[in-house]
Order: sequence, then structure tokens, then C-alpha cells
Amino acid sequence: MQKTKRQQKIMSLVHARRIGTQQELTALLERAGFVATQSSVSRDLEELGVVKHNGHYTLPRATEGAAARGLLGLDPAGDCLVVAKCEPGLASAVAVAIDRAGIEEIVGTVAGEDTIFIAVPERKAQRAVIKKVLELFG
Amino acid sequence: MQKTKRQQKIMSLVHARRIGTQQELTALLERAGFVATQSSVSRDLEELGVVKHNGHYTLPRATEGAAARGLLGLDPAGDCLVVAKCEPGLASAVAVAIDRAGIEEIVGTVAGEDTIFIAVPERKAQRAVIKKVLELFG
DNA sequence: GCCCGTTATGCAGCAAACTTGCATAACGGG
DNA sequence: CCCGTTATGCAAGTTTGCTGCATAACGGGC
Repeated sequence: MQKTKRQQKIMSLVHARRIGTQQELTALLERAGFVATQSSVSRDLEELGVVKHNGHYTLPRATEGAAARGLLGLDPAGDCLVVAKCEPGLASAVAVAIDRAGIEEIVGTVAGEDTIFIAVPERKAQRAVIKKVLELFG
Repeated sequence: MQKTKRQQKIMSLVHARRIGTQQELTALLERAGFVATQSSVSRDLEELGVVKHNGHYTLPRATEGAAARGLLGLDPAGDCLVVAKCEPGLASAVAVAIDRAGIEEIVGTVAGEDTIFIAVPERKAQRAVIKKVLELFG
């Protein structure tokens, strides 16, 4: 099974260059010896949590603006959770900001010391929420 | 798949009575509606970490050690959550210990008064996390 | 050492889950 | 409304997991 290695390659490619389309990424993968279709690439990006931002794919890493406000990272978990990592003690403040944004896909949030659990209805909403929260803190 | 339920039954049986052999346990299981061979029971005991001590099977020291440090139980919930029950007031301390362990499958944790939610990426990771946390507190 | 009761394990068969490509639907900018 | 791009239902092929059978390995008692 080459899925794992292909995804690793995708991560390094996404990190190294500005990739605008899945077709482009598919071609780069093929040049690296990983033959796959756009379907698979789409699913890989989904699993890896890579999002398209400003016209190119990028790791869902919190921006400087977000870090300045306590948000360090966002990760999907299962189908219905998004986990936000925050600087110690700031999770509640970040959660309040997220709650106030009134993002429709969010069912509810729970904040601990440095972590927030954000409940969403289903997988599709995870990416939307990650994107919107990043925008909120960008 | 009845493996999980069978193992739960094994745990309750081991907790409730003095069971001296796997044959005996197999018979008790069958009486409870779980038909399985000694092979499977052997593998179950291995997975559950049940050991033979003083001539009968007993729950591993790991659990006792864990209780001494505030952790009372671990249960999967849905596909992406593991719920840890703790002694009142100790959830945060237990959560800190879990966080510090740096278990790779864990996406994030949120601690309440006596309960911790542990987010994992998917179902497969639940078992791994439960096992690793138990080892941590053993 | 030799039995014999007990436990562990290699192997094969079956079932469930995963991965993938194809075709096509859904989305979104212009 | 188009068209480039991305997501997804479906089916085929593959992998992984669970199980029982047969049997090997272990361990206490003699």
C-alpha cells in the first residue's frame, strides 16, 4: 500500500511549492513516481486537512495573527470534531471568540486549559469550520 | 463482530469470580451466550492485559496503579473520542499526564471535573490510545 | 527427565474495511 | 451560464482482522 507514502510526498510538495490545482499536484506526484488519479489526490488532501487558500494549497497552520491571539493549530478528529490547540490558559478566550463569530456549522464548543473541542454535524463541515476559524483569526 | 462484547464479558467475569483456567472461562462465556474457543480466549486475555496470579486470572496491576493516580476507567465513544473517568477533581492532573506523554494519536484533550475527553483521528486510533494510556498509568 | 494439564501460536478461511479508478455530480469564479 | 476544478457514489481489487483448528510451547508434580 503506497497511500501513506504518497500522502507524505503530498505534504512535502505542498510545503515546498505553490500548488494551484489538484491536477498540478497529480502531475508532480507522477514525476515523483506516485501514480494516482485526481480522485485519490482529492481524498488525500481531505484526509491530510490541506486546504486551498489564496489560490494554492497550504497546511492548515495557524497564521501569525492567530498565534498572537492564542490559537496555535486546528485539527480534525473523526467526523464530527475539530480540535483547536491554544496557548496555555487562552483556550477559553479563543473559544469565546469562535462562539461569537456565529459560524453556522458549529454545533457547540468546549474549552479546557489549552484545547477546545468544536463539535460539527459531519465531515463536510470540518473543513468549512477550519477554514472559517482561520479566517477569523487571520 | 462480537469480539468487543465478549471481551467486556470476560472483564466482568474475571472481576466477579475466581477463574482458574481458560477452559473454565470459556465455559462461563458459553453459558453467557458467547461461543468461543480457548484460542480466542487466550488472545482476548492477552489483549486485555489480564494476568494469572495466585492460580486465578485477575485484572492487571496497571489498572490498580492507574486508580492510585486518579484514573478510573477508559471507554471509547463514537469513532473519535475516548472518555476517561477520573476521581473527582483529578481529571486535570490526569489530563496533564496524558498530554505530557506525547501519544501521537491524540489530537487533543479537554478535562472537566472528573472526566476527560480525548479526541483521536479515527476509530482505529481509539484502541491504540486506550492501550497506551493504560501503559502510561501502569 | 517425563507426563499432562494449561496456554500460546502458525496457518487457512472467511468477513469486514480500506483503497482506488471511473464516471459524474457539485461547486465556484468570471 | 460556462468551464475549470473539486467532491463523491459505485464497483473491483486488495488488505486487514477475527476465528477455529491443530499443534507447539510452557510449567508444575512426580
